[in-house]
Amino acid sequence: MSEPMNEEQARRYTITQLCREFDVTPRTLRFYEQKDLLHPAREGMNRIFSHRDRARLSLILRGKKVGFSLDDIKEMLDLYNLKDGQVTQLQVARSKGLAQLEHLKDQRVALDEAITDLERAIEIVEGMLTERGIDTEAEFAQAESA
Amino acid sequence: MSEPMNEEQARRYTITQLCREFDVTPRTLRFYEQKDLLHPAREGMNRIFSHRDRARLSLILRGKKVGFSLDDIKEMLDLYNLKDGQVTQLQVARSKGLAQLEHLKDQRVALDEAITDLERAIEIVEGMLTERGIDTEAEFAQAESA
DNA sequence: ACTTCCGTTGACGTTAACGTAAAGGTCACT
DNA sequence: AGTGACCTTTACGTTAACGTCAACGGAAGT
Repeated sequence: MSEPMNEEQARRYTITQLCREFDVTPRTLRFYEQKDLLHPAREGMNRIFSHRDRARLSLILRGKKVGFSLDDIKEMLDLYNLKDGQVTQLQVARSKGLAQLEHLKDQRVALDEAITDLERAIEIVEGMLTERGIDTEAEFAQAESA
Repeated sequence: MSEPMNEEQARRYTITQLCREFDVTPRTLRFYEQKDLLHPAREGMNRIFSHRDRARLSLILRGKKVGFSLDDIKEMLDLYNLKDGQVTQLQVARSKGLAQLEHLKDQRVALDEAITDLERAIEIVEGMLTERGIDTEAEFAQAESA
């Protein structure tokens, strides 16, 4: 039992390793540390990211993808650590998630509106152009595969 | 012919009038002027917005609604003034519109992805909560009209 | 005269999530 | 030594579209 640690669990990552894996820049990871979202250890001067850091980073990036702010993400991650039976964390995550979901759906409505508005505007413009004897053919290869 | 101007055409607007009509702040109109998007005349110290200014403002706000930047809008508006038969303006507007449309559609794809991701995440969280004996009933009046 | 309303011109502040130097340390080659 | 790769900290810069003072002017009402 002199080497008890699970190799997966004890895995260490340098900053560039994580950067490559998640396609972010070192600046980003340092920024997240500064924002208290990550807490890498040090070995000499250098940061050593643990398996947990890696998992947290994954969560951070997923959170960003669905539009959470870093502050929101931090709040949820912090609660995760407190482990008061984890119920509080889950409830907060749920309520934040629902709020964000509503937000996203509102955005989608606005976006759809914008799209149809823009489509109509383009049609009008194209109408004005053809009226002036100018053709408006889209010459993209739209799906001319086979 | 001493009062030849069409009353509609010659209509003048003070800054707060336009602000009320379009629900923007004075700061916004001054900002647009500074950005060369509007060109109100002066009467003493005060700005006098013409019918044309009003029309331009309307176009600016519509442009914003579909996600154009003020710089883009300025470019299109400027071309409108040059009137080289208006063909150039229309072509530029069309191409910008198509580009923006593509952009919006990309956004919509990303947004839909985010929404489904978030929905699944919430389901997972809710599953974990009910597993712990906590109910997650949404107590909104969802559509309880009749 | 005093206040209130409407208007003016600067000019710095805000927000988020990093980007981008600047200046340097360590280690391995060569 | 020198070169290069990788790492560090500190700290100012970026972007968009205004917000928010500060300090002031002119007209109207009381």
